[in-house]
Formats: sequence, structure tokens, C-alpha cells
Amino acid sequence: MLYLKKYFTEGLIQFTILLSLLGVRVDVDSYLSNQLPPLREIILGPSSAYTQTQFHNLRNTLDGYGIHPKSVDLDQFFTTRRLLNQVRQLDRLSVPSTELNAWLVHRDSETVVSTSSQPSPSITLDNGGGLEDVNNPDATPAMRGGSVGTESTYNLNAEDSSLGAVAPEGNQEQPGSRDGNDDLSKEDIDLIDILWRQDIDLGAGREVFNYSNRQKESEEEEKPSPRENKDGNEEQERWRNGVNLQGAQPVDGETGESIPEQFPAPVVVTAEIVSNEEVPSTSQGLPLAPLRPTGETQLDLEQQWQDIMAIMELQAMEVNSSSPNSSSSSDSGTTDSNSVVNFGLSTRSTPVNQDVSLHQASLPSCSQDFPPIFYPQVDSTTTPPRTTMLRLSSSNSSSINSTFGATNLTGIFIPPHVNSSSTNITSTPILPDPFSNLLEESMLDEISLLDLAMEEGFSQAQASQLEEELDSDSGLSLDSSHSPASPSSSETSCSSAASSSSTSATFSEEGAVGYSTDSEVATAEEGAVGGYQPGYSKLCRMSYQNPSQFHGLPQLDNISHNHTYNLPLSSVFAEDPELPISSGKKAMKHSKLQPPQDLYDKHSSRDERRARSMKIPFSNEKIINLPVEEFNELLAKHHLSEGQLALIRDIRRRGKNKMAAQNCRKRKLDTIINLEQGVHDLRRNKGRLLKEKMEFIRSIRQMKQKMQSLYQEVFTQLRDEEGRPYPPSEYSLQYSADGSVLIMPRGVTTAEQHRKPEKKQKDKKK
DNA sequence: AATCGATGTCATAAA
DNA sequence: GTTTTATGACATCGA
Repeated sequence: MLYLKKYFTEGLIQFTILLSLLGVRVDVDSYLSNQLPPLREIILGPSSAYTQTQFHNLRNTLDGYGIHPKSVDLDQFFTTRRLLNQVRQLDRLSVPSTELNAWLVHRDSETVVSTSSQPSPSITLDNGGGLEDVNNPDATPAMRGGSVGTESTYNLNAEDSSLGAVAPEGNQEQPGSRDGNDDLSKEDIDLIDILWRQDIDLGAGREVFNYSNRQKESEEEEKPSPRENKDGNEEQERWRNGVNLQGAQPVDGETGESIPEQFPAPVVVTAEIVSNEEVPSTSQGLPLAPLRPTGETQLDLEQQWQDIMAIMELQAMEVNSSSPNSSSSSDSGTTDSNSVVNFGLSTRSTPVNQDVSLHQASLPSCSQDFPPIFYPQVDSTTTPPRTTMLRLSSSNSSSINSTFGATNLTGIFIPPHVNSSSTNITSTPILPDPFSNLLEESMLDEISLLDLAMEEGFSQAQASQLEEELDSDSGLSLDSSHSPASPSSSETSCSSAASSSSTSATFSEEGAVGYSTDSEVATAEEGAVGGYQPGYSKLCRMSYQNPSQFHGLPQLDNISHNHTYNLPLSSVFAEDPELPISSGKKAMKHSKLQPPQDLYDKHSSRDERRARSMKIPFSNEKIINLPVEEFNELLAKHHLSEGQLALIRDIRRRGKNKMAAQNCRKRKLDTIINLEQGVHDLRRNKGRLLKEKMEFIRSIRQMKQKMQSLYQEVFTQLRDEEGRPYPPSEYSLQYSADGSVLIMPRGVTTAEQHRKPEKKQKDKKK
């Protein structure tokens, strides 16, 4: 338990760090997109790579570039945040898996046997193992079967992670290739290598590259392909192909396994460490999959950790309470029937052990709590204990081949000679027995719940399906997660920040250049940039905002402050409006046909034109962004007419309102997204809880069966004064309120039991 | 021509 | 009371 907690805590820390790293990565992407506006398609690749569903692509498209040049900054801001959130979610889902591997491996070096020695290579190792397994037709059926359930999810994740890993790379390659060399030169390859490493550092699995893409990469090395716009798509396609390639193999559902398996990997390691180190390392990655056949792996790490904690608590409870079951079955708890206790423990642990991979980690404590029941049997078999606790034990349990693994317990409890008979008896309908009644009573609702669950269609498979669906949902709302900086706060800081940001002053035309004040710098461009002004200012703002959110991240520094791509555009435009270089479509359109002045006006906002026509001696940016005091000073400095003053105030009002509206919309969108996320989380939670419920119901059923068999065993061993067995048809055992067990003739109600207590004995069997 | 999304603007309330 | 901010509603623009 302690060990687990330690592990848990460390995991949390590592996870946090991982998130930070991923955040960096996202920013890198946004940076790239800023850097290379023309490469939108390619950039969309990365973004889409981070998305899990088409919806996200759509969203990215909507928010991203290529639609409205004007909205670049705001959209970029959103996109960045969205990407960040997406990646954060993704990291929880799949991408981080690799990352987690590495971290966990590092930290657990003292315990981990195989992987600990290789810090970063460990990723490759783990993943390699996963891939091996995936591609290895020799993979055990159990693995296959287990992973099939999660196939689609895995697939999804795999695709995402791979794309996420690749796309940025493609983008980053882009500059290089555009530099004149389309072929994959040595430098390119080196660059790719570096990027790979980078990606790995950022959480993308190296094996992804090594396995599918790298291979193709090398293939393509010979045939230089045009790497321009298509590059990103090609890259993606290749990746998809790579994934599909894996997926093309039988329906074993290995499609996504390779990558996703990285996810359970760390868990596996832990489980291995904790439970059994014997297991070959190659199988480490896979056996876990069967444990979570229903796609539990899709759950957040948080949730899995929660599961762990929950189970730990559960176990603690069980340990603390001497007889959880007896109490639940209306027993007063004073009984000394250990069998009941054992039952409780074993059965309780059963559901946990069955499907929840992470829960395996908690096994040790379980084992300590009730070693005799499971472990002897587990040990007797050479197969790894994890995946098939129940199966193993049931197969081992002597003659009883009942469908429920629980029956194996009877094999333990019941002496051989009794065993057969009890088995027979078990097969006969004994439900009316008192014990059964007791159990029935206490568990009636659960059973009904089970039925309900069944009615709801929550079979295990369906539950997994639900989970998948939910996870895909998560894809939908990936970006939604709470952004680090609230729009409002960031907004306020942004204006001043934007002004102080590097870009600003350069292209002012109307004397704003000289302005060195923070707030004023931003106002520089004024009429010159005209139509772009909003975009520009927003860019400044946003670009500052984003960095402000990631200040803690060193890598971001150079990224976040690089707004230079704005600069050339704006400045050039300011200097020579005729140049059609402007990124905006509007600009393109008009610049070609219209005379400078016209274009000048065209691209100015209405207020800017008005200001110009009114000969306002300073920029609109100044008017809008200056603090009140400075603004008033400014007004006082110049002798302005009433009309000019009115216009200036209008400009200020409108300008501020414009920004306010932008913020408002941004907030609104964020709210929607967050709500989306909330819905998704709740749904996923619901699915998890339902699954949990079913597991418990199942365990209860098993417990009930065990109770029945125990009842039979006890009953068959009872002898009357003359040594004759009590005929089951005439007598039954009844559980009294004080915990004692009575044998009494059938038909005698509990109320009458005191009248004719044939024999009162405590169950001293266990 | 209709539609839609993005954006700007206005009016208004609240801080 | 003034300024700023937030937000709903409407207008406009471009696709």
C-alpha cells in the first residue's frame, strides 16, 4: 500500500511535468503555424493530429488559418489553447503514454528490472515490446482477445499519437525543404532525427517513427518527393497507412495496439514489480490489455489512479472490517466464521483483479490480506497470475468446473470427499436454502441492478463500447479543458503586454513610431495597416497572452516571443501598401486592382478613415489603448475641435468595445467548450461507474455461489445425535440475528426457531 | 439569392 | 459621475 502510494504520488508529479512538456509542444506547433502562415494545410496536419475526431479538425479549421486572415490572432489564440488542451487530453489518453513510460521508468529505477537502466531508450524498449507483440503473430490469444475490445480506441489513439508526432515534424521539415532542397538530404534526415528525439521528449513514441514511418521514410529517401504543401498530408497519410498497415493484419485488432499499449506499459511495469517479476519483459506490454478489455485504458490516468485509490481504500476497508460480507448479509459480525471473511475478500478482489489493469498494482496488498485463497493456486500454475486469476483457479480447483471461478474456493474449503458431493448438491437447485435467502435478500437490489444494467445494454462489451464512444467524445472536446489563463485576466494584461511586445512600433505611419511607451507601441500602425490593424493588434495581444501562460516553460520563450512573421507583413505593407504580400485575402484582392490611397482606405477601418478625414493627429491605437490619464493628456496636448473630440471618444469607445466583444466571444466559446468537456467527463464517469457496478454485481453473484457451496458443505457435514446426516429436504440452516447458525426443519419460520432448535452450532469451519 | 460564420457596432448593465 | 468591461442584439461582410 505504501509502495503504491509512493508510486501514485510520483506518478502525479511526473504527469504534471508531462503536461507541461506537452504544453510546450503545443506552443511549438502554434509557433510554427505563426512562423509559416502559408503552410496552413501542413499545420493543420499537426493540429488534426492532436485531434481525435473529425469534429476537431473542423474546429481547428474553423479556428485555424485559411479561413479568415483577419481572425488570425484570435483564432490562433484559441487554436493554441485548444491544442494545448487537446494535447493535455491526449496525453492522458495516449500520447503521454510513452511519456509516462519514460518517467515512470526513470523514477522506478530502483525497482524496475529491465527498463530502468535505460532512461530515454526505455521508451523504445517499452514500445518496441509493444510493437513486437503487436506484430508478433505468436502473441497469446489472451492478449489478442483482451486487446480486441480496445482495438478501436487504441487505433484512435495510435493514430493520433502518431500523427501528432509526425505532423509537427513535417512542418518543421518544411522550412528546410523550402530552402531549396526537396530531397531528404542527410541534413534532413538528421533534422528528422532531431525532431524525432524532440517528439519523443515531448511524448511521442519513438517506435512510431522507427516502426512504420521510419521504414517508409527510408523508402522515400531514394525517391525525392515534392515536399511542399503536400508534405504534411503525405506525412499524415503515410502515418495512417502505417497504422492501417498494422491494422490490416487480421482482425486481431492489433491496429492500434502498438501505440496504445504504451499506455498500460507503465502500469504493467508496476504490476509486474509488485506482483510478479517473473514475467518476461516482452509480454509486459500486452498482458495488461486483456486485463482491461473494455477499454478501460482509455480512462484518464487520473481515473485510473482514482481507481487505484478506490481499490486501496476498498481493500483497507475490507482489511479493517473483519467480515465485510457477514455484515452485509445481515450478520451481526460477531460470528467467527472466517470463511465468510475469506469469501468477502476473495470475491471482492475478484472484480478488481479481473479487468482493471491498474488494479493489479494493488494486488500485493490483497495477497497479503488473503494469501491462502488465491495464491496457492496461482502458484501451482506456471502461467502468469495476472490475467486469469479466476480462470486459473477454477481450472485448478479439483473437480468443480462450474462456470464461476468462485467455486474453486469450495475446492479449498471442502475436503475432497465432501467436495464431490457438494458439487453435486451445488448443481441441484438449493436456492431456497436459508443462506441463499439471506444472500438473496441482501443482494436482491444488486441483482436487479444487474438486470437493469443488462437492460440498459451495458454488457461488458457494450460498456467498453460506451467507453470508446466516450473517449472519442473526449476527442470532441479535447480542447475544452480549462485553459490556464482565463480570458479576462489574460485580456487585461494583454493589451499592455501586446504593446510591449517586440513587433509593435515598427510600422507605424502616423508618427506612432516614436512611441516607446508600452501601451503606445501597440498603437503604432494606426492607419497604415488599416484593415489589418485588428488582426495585428490581436496578434500582438494573443501572442503575448499565450506566452504569458507558459512562462514557466523555457522552451517557450523563444517561441512565444517570435511574432516576427507579423512584422514583415505589417511593415512592408505600411511602407508599400501596393505589395500584394499581405496574407489577407482582402489585401490580395484589393491591392492588385486599386490605387494605393484607395487601398489605403479600403483597408482602414471605418474609424480610421474617419480619423483620417478628421485629421486626428494620432493613431487610433493610441486613442483606444492609452490609459485614461495619458489619453486625456494627449487630448489636452492637441487643440482639437468638438467634432474631433467626439470622434476620438467614439473611436475609443468602439475600439474598446470591439476588444471587449472579442473577449466576450472568446469566453463564450470557452464556456461552451468547457461544458462540452464536462458533459464528456460525466458521461465517461457514468460509463466507468456502470462498469464498476457490473463488476461488483458479478462478484456478488460469485460470492453468492460460494455461499451456497459453503452452505452445502456445512450442511452435508452436519450429523444428528445418531450420526445421521440431515436430509436437505427436511432441514435447513438458518442464520440468526446474533450471528449463530441454526439447523432447523424446513417450514419452521425464524420466529419458531427457538421452539425447536435441533442443533445450534457456530460455524467453526473457517 | 440564401445562408452562415466572423466581426464590428450599439445599447445597456454592471463593476 | 465617469470609465471600463461584459454581453445581447443587430448589421455587415465575405465565403
